[in-house]
Amino acid sequence: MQMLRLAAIRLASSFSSSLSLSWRPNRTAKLTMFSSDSNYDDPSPNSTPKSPFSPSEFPHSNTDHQTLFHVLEACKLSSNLRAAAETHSRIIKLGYGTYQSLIAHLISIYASCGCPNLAHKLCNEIPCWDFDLISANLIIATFMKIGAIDIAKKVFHNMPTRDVVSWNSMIGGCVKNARFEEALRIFQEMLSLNVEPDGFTFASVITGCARLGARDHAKWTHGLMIEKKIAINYILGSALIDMYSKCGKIESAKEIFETIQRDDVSVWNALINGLAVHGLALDAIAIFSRMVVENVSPDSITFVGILTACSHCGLVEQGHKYFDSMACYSIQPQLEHYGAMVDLLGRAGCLDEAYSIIKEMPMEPDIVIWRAFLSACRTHRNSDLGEVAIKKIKHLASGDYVLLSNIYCSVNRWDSAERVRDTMKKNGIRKYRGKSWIEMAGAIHQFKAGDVSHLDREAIYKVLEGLIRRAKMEGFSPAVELVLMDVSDEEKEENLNYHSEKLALAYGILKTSPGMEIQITKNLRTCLDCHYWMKVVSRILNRVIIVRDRIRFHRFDGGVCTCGDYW
DNA sequence: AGCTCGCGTT
Repeated sequence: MQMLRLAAIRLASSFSSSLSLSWRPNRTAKLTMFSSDSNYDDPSPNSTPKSPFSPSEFPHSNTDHQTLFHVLEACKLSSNLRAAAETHSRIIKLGYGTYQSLIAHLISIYASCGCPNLAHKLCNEIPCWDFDLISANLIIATFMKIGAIDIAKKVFHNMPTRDVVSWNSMIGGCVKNARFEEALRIFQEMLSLNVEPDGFTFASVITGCARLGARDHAKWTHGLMIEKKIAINYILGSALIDMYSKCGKIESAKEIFETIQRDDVSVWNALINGLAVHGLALDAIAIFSRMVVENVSPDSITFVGILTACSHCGLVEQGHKYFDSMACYSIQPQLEHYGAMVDLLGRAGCLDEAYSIIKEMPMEPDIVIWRAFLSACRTHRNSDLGEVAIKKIKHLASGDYVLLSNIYCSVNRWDSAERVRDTMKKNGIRKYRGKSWIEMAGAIHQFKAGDVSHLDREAIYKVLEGLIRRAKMEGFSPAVELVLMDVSDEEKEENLNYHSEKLALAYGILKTSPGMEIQITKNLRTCLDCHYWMKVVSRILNRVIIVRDRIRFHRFDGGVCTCGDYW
């Protein structure tokens, strides 16, 4: 059987290289017929032969379903959609169409080969949703992977019995789809039904806490993990380090790092990245040196972390040094390393040098690189290069328009800024609303800009108005040039005043006693105006305010921020 | 028999 499996993999692989390229998605309709049609001739009459299996190679009437399973496994390993479709028709022909596990694997292959429609169709063709346990688990994970959360949920809810893998697939799936709170809810439900969580469960839950930046949840989850005596492998170790870093507890992250086994590079990467988001570039560099001493080879992700750390602190020289040193570790710089360099140079104001890197890099720059460059053009008010960048971004998103408009505003090109706004209006693109959230008494409270949906909204706005008044008395003036709206200055100011992080902060102040630290998480970059405001508020209230934005931590204390206004 | 987990550039 092992021989057959290897042969199948070889076969499928050999065809994946030659045939998958000729595969056209518009044959989809034809393909789906296989599930109800016993004809397994070549589905694409235009292309030449083409069955991946010659009659002598593909076992016929004596083929058992286990063999088919191995063939499907090979198709999956080699991403060979063509061979999978062929095998699908064989499955029908041989009368195995009712074998759930085979169908479940087909669904999984279609989904992972970029044919979600086929996966859906096949799923709908199944008369009743009574998959066996393992097939159902596979289907849940498959649909979660392609973002079809509702289908995954439907399968989960229809299961007569569930095991820990079913729960893990749901929790992990929610985290993958950025539904962190839902993941935590499902975890709670799992516990209340006395299903024993395992290491897989905790890896996902920990990631959910990390992404939420939910300190209380994080600590509680870690405690439970210890109580359950879950062994910490390198995956859980790096997840824990990442969780504490992203929850603002870099000291706890370091503590975990010192107490666990450190023979895997990902544990080091997690800490280096953690130090990077805290703006502790020199510490990140120290960890890098230590890993070399301890004989752990850095990988491509290590360098992404080190370059990011340099970028956030403006360490241009060091960044160059580490980028150049990659060759010593036989690591070829990838797109993301060039991206990090463009970001590093761009932030530091070396726009021409950043542009040279883009022009000279051996691969095609992607949208991430152009966005980093565009963002640097905004920071350093260079509309000419900003226009170069914007032309390279094919499908402009809301944030790109905002950046471009801000660039024009910053160099007083009001007409151009207005043109951008008109284009946005014409294309129905709305300014993306920022979101911030704060954890209070174990619950997550989320705010959007100008949000009035919170139960305590009146008290929140009252606190906010009071803070705004006091900040102004301290000489704070709003950065109205940042607002993308053709309205009066007064209205612009209103807009800035109700940015989501300000609402979240007001709620934090409302619900905590004086002197307590307040931590807020935000989905976008924090704006210049909010950053300035947070500094002032930290001074007048004599409080530590921590804001985690999309890329890093800002710790405001006594009127200064740990980022040193460089971010 | 098969199914579930982490760290990365804007």
